[in-house]
Amino acid sequence: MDALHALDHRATITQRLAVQISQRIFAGDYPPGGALREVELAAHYDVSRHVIREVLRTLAADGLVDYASFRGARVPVLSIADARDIYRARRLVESGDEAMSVLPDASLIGGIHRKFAKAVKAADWELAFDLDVAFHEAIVGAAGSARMSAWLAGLLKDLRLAHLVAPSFNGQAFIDSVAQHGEIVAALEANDAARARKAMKRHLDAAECALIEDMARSQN
Amino acid sequence: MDALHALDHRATITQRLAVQISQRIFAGDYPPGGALREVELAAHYDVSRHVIREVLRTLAADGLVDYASFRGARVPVLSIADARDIYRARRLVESGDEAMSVLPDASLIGGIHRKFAKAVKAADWELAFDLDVAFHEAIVGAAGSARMSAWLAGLLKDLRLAHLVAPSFNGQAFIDSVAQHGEIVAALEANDAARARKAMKRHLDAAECALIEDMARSQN
DNA sequence: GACAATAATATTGTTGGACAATTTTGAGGC
DNA sequence: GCCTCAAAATTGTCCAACAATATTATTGTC
Repeated sequence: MDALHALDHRATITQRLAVQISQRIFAGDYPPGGALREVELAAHYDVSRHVIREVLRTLAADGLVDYASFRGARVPVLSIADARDIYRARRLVESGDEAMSVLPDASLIGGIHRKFAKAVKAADWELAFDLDVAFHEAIVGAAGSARMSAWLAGLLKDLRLAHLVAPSFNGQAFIDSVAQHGEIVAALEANDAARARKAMKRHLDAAECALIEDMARSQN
Repeated sequence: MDALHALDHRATITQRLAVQISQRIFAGDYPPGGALREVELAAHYDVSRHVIREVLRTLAADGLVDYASFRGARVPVLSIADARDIYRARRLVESGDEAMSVLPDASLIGGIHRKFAKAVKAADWELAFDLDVAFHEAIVGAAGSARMSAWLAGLLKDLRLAHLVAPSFNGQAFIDSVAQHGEIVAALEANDAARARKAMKRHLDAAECALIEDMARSQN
């Protein structure tokens, strides 16, 4: 679950820091729009500035920070337009006519779904977010396309950045998601790909709507 | 056309080198499977090792090199499975039911097509490749989705890597492409998105087939 | 001669300090 | 208040060194 723990202890400092800093970005410790200064980070993590620079370059290539020459790195501030773009892309890869052409294993997806429902019931949003990601990645992953999976993973990272600018996240979207995920699981258990696609599309539309409302509220 | 020239002369050494080295990779100067050693590159480009390291990290995040701890960077060797995966993804974003939902400007696409045809006629494969990329990026770009465009750009970069392992590239695929592109342009001029999608799908299928035959031949 | 263990070498990972190039900040002057 | 220009802060790049790891060569043994 926690990528930090999953990382081999023999991993290099740079790798560990890249994971750690990206997690802190997602946690909101480095707020959107805020700058990440090299000397500051180097002092805080007790490493050389070179290491920080390499980490920041990695994060920049992943889209987790914006990088400009002589201006340094800052956490991107995603706009509502970005959120729409993300969901447009998600609909393409998750509910397009190519989606679920290889039907995912219903029991696997169902298992993740049950854990997700439990986390939501316990109001453990941290865990819920991870399981939500796992749910969608497992469905797309069934197609067996490394590039589609990688693209989805990138989109979901972007989505986390978008959620950072939506301050009043109250978990209602997750609560709604439980039922929507349930419909997808039911369709998969019935081996009905078309129905699953439609359920997925409804789910994505609803999630997009909730996010955008949230983001719009934050701009007033 | 040439990204190197497009780069502001005030750009940082690291940025220029990232462009330069990636171009040399695409040109086959650093062959697939070959290692990129830091000291060697640093000496050759007369820069510090740190610069090379940052460049390599950037390229790694872009998928242009594989990176492993203490083992360094090497140019990836794409497999036939990779090629299939790339075209599967391309079909999704270029000829899926979402594709060309915003109809591209036929005159713009047609203009690129004419230049492409001219380059192919002149057997300038270097230029032809760039114009081929421009053709497809312009069509997808019309949708106005930054993430779809970025994904396609990444897929086309991957495709260049795949072509590196297909040694006997003789330009026949480009010659065939001219007619196939022409059909797409014709459909766009007729404002017939469905026809354009079908023509695009046929084009991608043909290009995939040609590439895979080429790659298969190289493995004997 | 083939094979495993070990030593030597090559390569990457990380550090520290230094200085140049550029941007940002701040202080006057109008 | 706005512009100009110096001062400060920040990033870009270099050098030299050493530690950690991987690769290669060299043994020694059967």
